[in-house]
Amino acid sequence: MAIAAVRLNQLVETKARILDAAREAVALSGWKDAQIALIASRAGVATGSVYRYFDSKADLYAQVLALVSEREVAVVAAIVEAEGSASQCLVDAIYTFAVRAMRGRRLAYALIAEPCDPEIDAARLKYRAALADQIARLVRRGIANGEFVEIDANVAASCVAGAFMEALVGPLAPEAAPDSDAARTIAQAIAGLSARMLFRHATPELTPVSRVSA
Amino acid sequence: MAIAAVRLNQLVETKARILDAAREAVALSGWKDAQIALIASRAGVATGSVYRYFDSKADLYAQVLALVSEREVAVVAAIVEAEGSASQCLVDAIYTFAVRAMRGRRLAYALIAEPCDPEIDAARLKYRAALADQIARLVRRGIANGEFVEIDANVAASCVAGAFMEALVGPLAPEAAPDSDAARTIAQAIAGLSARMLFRHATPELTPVSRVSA
DNA sequence: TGCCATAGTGAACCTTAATTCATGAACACA
DNA sequence: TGTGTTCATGAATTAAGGTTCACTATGGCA
Repeated sequence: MAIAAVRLNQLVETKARILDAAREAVALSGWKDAQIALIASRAGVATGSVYRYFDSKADLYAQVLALVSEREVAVVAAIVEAEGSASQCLVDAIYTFAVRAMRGRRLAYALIAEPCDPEIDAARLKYRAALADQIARLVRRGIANGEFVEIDANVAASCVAGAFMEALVGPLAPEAAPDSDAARTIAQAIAGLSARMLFRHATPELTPVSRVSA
Repeated sequence: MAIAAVRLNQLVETKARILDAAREAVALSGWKDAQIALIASRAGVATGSVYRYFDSKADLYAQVLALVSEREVAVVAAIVEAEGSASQCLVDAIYTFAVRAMRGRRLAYALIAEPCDPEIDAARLKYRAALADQIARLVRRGIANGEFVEIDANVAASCVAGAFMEALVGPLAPEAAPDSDAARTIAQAIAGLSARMLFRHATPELTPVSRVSA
């Protein structure tokens, strides 16, 4: 049993190493480096070994995407759950998401907008949906307590999610200059605008609070 | 000369037939039918003939995308140029865009959201940018005359464009039920929400006016 | 009618990676 | 140390379409 556990650990580690190598490759130069042979060599294993851990290329990258996305969704979820007005939470969630994206620009760009194979793209849709789900919860809360206009929460959530994601595409694109001051300004603008969509009353400008973590 | 003209016509017609076949194939079942051999047979020409008219598969589909997109961008541009308050024009532009998309659901889905080859996806970005440009013009007008909050017009335009496009993805998806009443309702909600982002003053509900044409 | 330029043909060819699999190495266990 | 099981290897195979090209068909023209 103890021995079996050691072996198991090895397996888990190797799998993690492959996932990591794949994530790094994407973070470094996008989907064009998303090739099994390359990732295998970066992970220090043979090409064929990748297939001991993943069913297919699509499976591998779906897992990479899930790994990274789940963290982002969790960050947003935590802010959604936090205390405070729905308006403030919404602004904070978007601002935080945007700031985090700007930090890991290249990877964020790949996850959000970079052209990629259809199979990966399909996995991306799930991530967007999960994010929209979190926003929808917040929208419901805001509607319930009268802060937000009464509107279909799912439609509203996709509008909000679409707004800030699309606005991020430009600043995240590899050809854009990575200026972290400008990044905060843009993030602030995006958060303010996206949230305004829902406010019932003309709201005093909310200052976004960064809840960047991890 | 007259003869050369006749021949030229043939060429133009054949090219149009190929473009048409490609568009139809996509409108019918999305990018999975975007295969040269299939499109050629639908157009009634041999596979090789496609290459007399287009440099490559990517070129062909980029032209298909441009063909369809330019019409949509033109429709939006016309509304942007129209008389009336910037707020009303914005609502109308979005509503009209949404209604038109709902009509040609399958094609719209393919153009906006369906996973596809990276090369096609890249062409899609241009379309989005062109649409955002039109919105940006309207945003500037609204800012100039005090209707809209003062904000970077390009950021605002991408927020707006992102909002209504993302909100359309769900309703356009092939698995969604195509109910044209519901479609109008959703389009209205999307237009209202997307536009509210910019309004400086709490605005009385604007009723979107369909300016669907052609 | 014979000729030429141009458009059309579609089977064969390529390219590019993903995927497989026969073989070898490592290791727990008796 | 012998043995069986599992994991690792990476060259060879496959697959799927895009692309090419040697050949044919067409139609205007003298």
